[in-house]
Amino acid sequence: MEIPQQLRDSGLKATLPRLKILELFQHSEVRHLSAEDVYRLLLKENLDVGLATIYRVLMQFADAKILLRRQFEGDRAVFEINQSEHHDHMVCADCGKVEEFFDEAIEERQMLLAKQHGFKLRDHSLSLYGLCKDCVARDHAEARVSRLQQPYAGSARLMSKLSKLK
Amino acid sequence: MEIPQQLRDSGLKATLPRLKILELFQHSEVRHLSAEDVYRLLLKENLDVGLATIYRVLMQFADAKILLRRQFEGDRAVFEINQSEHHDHMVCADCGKVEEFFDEAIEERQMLLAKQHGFKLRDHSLSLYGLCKDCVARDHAEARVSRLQQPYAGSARLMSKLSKLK
DNA sequence: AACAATATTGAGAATCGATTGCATCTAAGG
DNA sequence: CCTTAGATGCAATCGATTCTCAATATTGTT
Repeated sequence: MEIPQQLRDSGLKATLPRLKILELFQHSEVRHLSAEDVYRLLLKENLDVGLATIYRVLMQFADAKILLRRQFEGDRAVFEINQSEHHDHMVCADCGKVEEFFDEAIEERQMLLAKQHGFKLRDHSLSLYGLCKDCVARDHAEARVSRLQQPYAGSARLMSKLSKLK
Repeated sequence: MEIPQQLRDSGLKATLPRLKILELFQHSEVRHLSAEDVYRLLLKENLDVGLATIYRVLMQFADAKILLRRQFEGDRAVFEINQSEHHDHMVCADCGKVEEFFDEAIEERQMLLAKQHGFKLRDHSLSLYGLCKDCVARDHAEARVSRLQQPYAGSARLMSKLSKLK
């Protein structure tokens, strides 16, 4: 659908900030953007836009189901465009990368559990936290180097001695 | 285990604020308490304690694994005592009640999915949002009354007419 | 194209939950 | 009791978000 039409359908005027923000989410390499991220990206394009406007527009887009609001572990909120199927997330604690996944079995269990509790399920949020493939590999590589050179262990022992002297 | 011992094992002195806070979590009807909740409950007991202390102590207890820190959908953080088995949560959007559940099948799928993505799983957070049993029942009851009396529908139509006049 | 009605904006102040710096207390081991 | 590392309350501060309001931009209508 054309963007201006998409906005009009939500009762929102097609203003420059709104158009640019939507464009960002449709074309950015990174799928999950915080308000600050959006702010900085728009400044880079020489757009004179206030942070307050970003927050307002993001909220409106989330209300209109154009964007989805996500909040990982006490982090700042991030938004992603709402055009793929429902999914959950794996968040890398090291590099911050967010991977998406979907599992039918989990979805079904959730519905079953809700039913068993007499709970009317509206929404859910499932996030896995840990280290992504790349960061696990990097950690292993570093551990290997460290075992050969042992620069930090030696240094730590030295520091400990020094601190006891003074 | 005795409380003072539990504290000492974590390298924490057995101070009045800490003892009272732990006591609260062990005896309160409500299992999930925010820093503000704790603050108000302690004030009620005529404890002269600063909010900063609450935050500090809660953080220390979470570090020491005495409490668990939870964060539901952009809400303020809440804490619960860490003495039962791992579980996830159902949060009622209406009354705020938090129910706990555990599902082996979901846990296993999570581990499988992580493995498939080369992801080293450290932690996860699963929360179901919706209406609890009681609130569903109440909603139904109110809907029934409303169908009989229809006070709002009529009033809304009147308002609409009036707004077009002036 | 200019208008009027209305929604939207940017800037800064205000708010919210949470954290931190600091001078003052206090628990715990001698 | 006395020392001292650790803990406290208070106030200042933080980062994220929301609010306020005067100025501006969009939209449907002439």
